[in-house]
Amino acid sequence: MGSGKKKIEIKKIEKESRRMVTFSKRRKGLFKKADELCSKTGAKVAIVVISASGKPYPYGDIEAIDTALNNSGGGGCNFNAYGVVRESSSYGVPSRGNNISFKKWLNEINVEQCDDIKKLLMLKKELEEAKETILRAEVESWTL
Amino acid sequence: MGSGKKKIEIKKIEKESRRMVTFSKRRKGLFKKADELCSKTGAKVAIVVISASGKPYPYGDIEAIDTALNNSGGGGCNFNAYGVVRESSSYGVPSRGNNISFKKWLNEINVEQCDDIKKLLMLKKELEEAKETILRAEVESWTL
DNA sequence: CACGGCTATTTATAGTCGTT
DNA sequence: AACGACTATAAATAGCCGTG
Repeated sequence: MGSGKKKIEIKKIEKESRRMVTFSKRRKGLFKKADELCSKTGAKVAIVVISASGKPYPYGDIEAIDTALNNSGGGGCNFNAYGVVRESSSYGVPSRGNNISFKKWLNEINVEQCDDIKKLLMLKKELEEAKETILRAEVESWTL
Repeated sequence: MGSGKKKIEIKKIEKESRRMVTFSKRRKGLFKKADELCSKTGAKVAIVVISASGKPYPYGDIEAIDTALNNSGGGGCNFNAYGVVRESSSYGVPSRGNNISFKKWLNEINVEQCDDIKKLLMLKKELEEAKETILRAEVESWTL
């Protein structure tokens, strides 16, 4: 026979990969509750959940909510600059005089791992710089 | 003695002022779930609920979340649940037989405008595909 | 009316097991 | 390990009732 949940729940933060399991389950539950709230009462719900590791999980149509908030004068969503911290970036566009080829740089960035906001914004910034550099460069001289 | 909930619940929208009661109860429940998710897993949650009558009910630090999600001034934070929808992407890696040069493609993507989650994730996806395509291509034949 | 308490029933979920 | 199914238990809640 099964065992089920032990007895009571503590509200402390658990330290394990169990947090990930709990996070997934409860995030799913939260979104389901939001679904029910919408379908039963006709409300509109927008949720953004950001995991402890920084991965974003959006729910609902934020834009519609934003519009509704602005129309009703409810303060709305005022967006500011995020201020991307450069950190010790593992990315970096090879400069013009560099021996590193564009192809090698491209191969070295781990695009697949850019799955949280911070890394996504860093990737964006790097790509902006890459774009500028590449468009200004004499492309023929790159060691492709 | 009480009677408790009758029997089953229908998922249809109720037609009464009972909706207001249900709305209040469930909104409170939703926020409590969000509280628990935060305290147990260390996640950050922002919720905006708009009632059927249009009244907004915010939860959490919406501005902080929006700031984290949106690094441009005044752009919309327009993303939907369930991740990135491809839409009619303005991005697209030029295929091997295409006349469009890599340089032109690079010039045409608006990296600067990828300032919300949806577009960032699209950009990431496009860059992943670009990476694969470019690394597999005979680069010399590209019309750089 | 709105709000809060009560209670029976439904729903969510922590832990475990089984499959990949 | 990660994910899904299962299960016992905890939590949410629809319907009511009382107070303001």
